[in-house]
Amino acid sequence: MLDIRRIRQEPEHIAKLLLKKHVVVDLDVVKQLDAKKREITLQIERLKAQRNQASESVSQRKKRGEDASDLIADTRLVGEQIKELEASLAPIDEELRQFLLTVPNIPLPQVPEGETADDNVEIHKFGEVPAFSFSTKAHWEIGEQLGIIDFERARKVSGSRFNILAGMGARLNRALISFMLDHARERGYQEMATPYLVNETSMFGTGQFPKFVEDAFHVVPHDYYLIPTAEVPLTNLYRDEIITAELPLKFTAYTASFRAEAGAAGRDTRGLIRQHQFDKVELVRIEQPEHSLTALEEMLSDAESLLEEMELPYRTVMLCGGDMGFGQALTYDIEVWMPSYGKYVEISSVSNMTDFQARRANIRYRTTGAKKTELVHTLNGSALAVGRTIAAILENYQLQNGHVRIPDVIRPYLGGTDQI
RNA sequence: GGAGGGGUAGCGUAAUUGGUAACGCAGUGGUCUUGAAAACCACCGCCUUCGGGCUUGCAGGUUCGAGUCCUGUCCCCUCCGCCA
Repeated sequence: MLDIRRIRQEPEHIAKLLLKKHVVVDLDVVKQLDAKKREITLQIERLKAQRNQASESVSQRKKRGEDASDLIADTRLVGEQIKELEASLAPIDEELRQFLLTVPNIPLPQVPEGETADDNVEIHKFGEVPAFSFSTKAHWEIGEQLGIIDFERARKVSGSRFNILAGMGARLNRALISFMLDHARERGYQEMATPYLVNETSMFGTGQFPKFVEDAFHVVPHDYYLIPTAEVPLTNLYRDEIITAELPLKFTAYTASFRAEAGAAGRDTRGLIRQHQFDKVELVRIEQPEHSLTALEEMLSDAESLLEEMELPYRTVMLCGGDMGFGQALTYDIEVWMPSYGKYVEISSVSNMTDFQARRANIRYRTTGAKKTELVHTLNGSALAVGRTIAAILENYQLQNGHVRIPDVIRPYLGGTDQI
């Protein structure tokens, strides 16, 4: 959510900044609703002050044993006026709230102009795109031939966009999770294990709702939502709290993630790239505003170094305004080389959400001795998406004989196994 | 799932028939001190257009006035049942 005070002061300027995301918002509506709201609120507060005073007088008179029926009768009218004004305020307040919840975060000045992923700006590249002396296979072929990924039975058991990992596939999955969690822990992130089902308030807090309701799996009879990312439980940890502990707070968690992939029909239908359920190790940081930019750079390198240690070629791009997500103020995507696609494919996304989520989720901090509370900045990023990492390993490390070499750093997690 | 009990400031506790949220501890700032402790003073839930408004899990209702009465709901505890 954006700061209503800022919208009040400079609606045109903010609307202009949002154009960078290729979003057109009519903030005049907000300004009008806000003005109306404040006008009515002021009236209500005046009447309440009057009523409080009158009630106090009633109390005094009754204590003295005097009659107060005239005052009670008068004050009843004040109460009715308050009730009427409140009734007129409620829809305005609700409309304003609903509207504000749909306004995206403002991109930071360094975000490049552009509309689509083609306009993203490459920051740097790592590693050489592998040159094969034989005809390569896609990861879904490799996985099925090695008997470590079973898409067919996954369709039977669940449906399309699900997968089953078998034997060494399942072990590799677990090994990668352990590798990523250890890596994050060494860099000061506290490991957490969180719920996969969250309530609606949490989904609003991080900005999934209301805009992306159709993308979430809803557990209907109990009204829970399956998390689309561990960002949701991790960032909501401190919802409605004033943090007095020293910042930053750094968390990591492995969770499954669930996405309906509404609107992705026909895209990436083969393989592990786009699934309804996938594993991911997530990083979340809660920062003081003045540190969030350097924190983002740190988090980016936390994620990039995983690929470097596994010696997987990647490139990092800064997303242009039009390709950015709803709540992001600045986002880097890390894209791993995927031979079957013949291009780099997103494997991690690292974002600075500034105070956007903090305002929605009401997460504030107070430094010792300070009187005033301030909104924190929240950041999140994938350590890596695990399924896509498996895909990248299978494809980049495939051998002519159909087997796959295991990256050196992963071998200790597989009891020394060097090849599948 | 059933029955009972409970939710008040970070923690622990108060609040006559409904009368407008109190106290202790912890914490912060200050006085004093070489320094510290102790003692003392102030602050010690949120917002504010600085008038004031809000705040007893949350949302409503009754009332001039609700921690207190009513309805719904969430969470916690105990017991029973079921269960990995």
